[in-house]
Amino acid sequence: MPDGELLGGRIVETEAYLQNDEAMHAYRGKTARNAPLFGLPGTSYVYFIYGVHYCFNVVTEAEGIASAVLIRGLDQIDDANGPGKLCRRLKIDLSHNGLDLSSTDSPIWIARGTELEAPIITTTRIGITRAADKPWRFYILGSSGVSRRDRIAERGNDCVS
DNA sequence: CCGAGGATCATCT
DNA sequence: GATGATCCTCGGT
Repeated sequence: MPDGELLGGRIVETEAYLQNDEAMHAYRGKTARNAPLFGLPGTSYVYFIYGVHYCFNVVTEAEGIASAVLIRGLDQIDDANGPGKLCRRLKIDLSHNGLDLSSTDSPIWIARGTELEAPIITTTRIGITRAADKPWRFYILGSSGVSRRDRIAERGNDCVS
């Protein structure tokens, strides 16, 4: 692994973006920006949004098929709830686009997870303007890395039950 | 607590 | 010239 500070956490919130999905950046074909989406599974796809934030994705399907999972939150680390904050916290920017996340020689990599202690909740995706009805957002119930809105909702459920 | 609005720019039309 | 897979601040209740 590269020298320097090592920082990481557990992925606790994601959204899937698929081929033939209107919300997918490559829905209208390949461009310079979205080219990494067509790469090998395990490739990173980082883009800049709203003139302010970076978002970090992992390519999931075979080469040539546009697909990605947006990493929306980590726990075991402070202030990494939400895709923009996560990138700010880990100092992820466009220089981390197109990396091989399966290699520990990469400045960013992803390790295999462990068994979960809490259920995975499935909801619709957040903040998109198209295909907003698709239930392709997933998060670990009760995790501190999940969007504030859902932590509050879940706390309310706990009170009821 | 909640909703509205602004920041700010790479990318595509 | 418009748009957006976000976040923060502000004002009303």
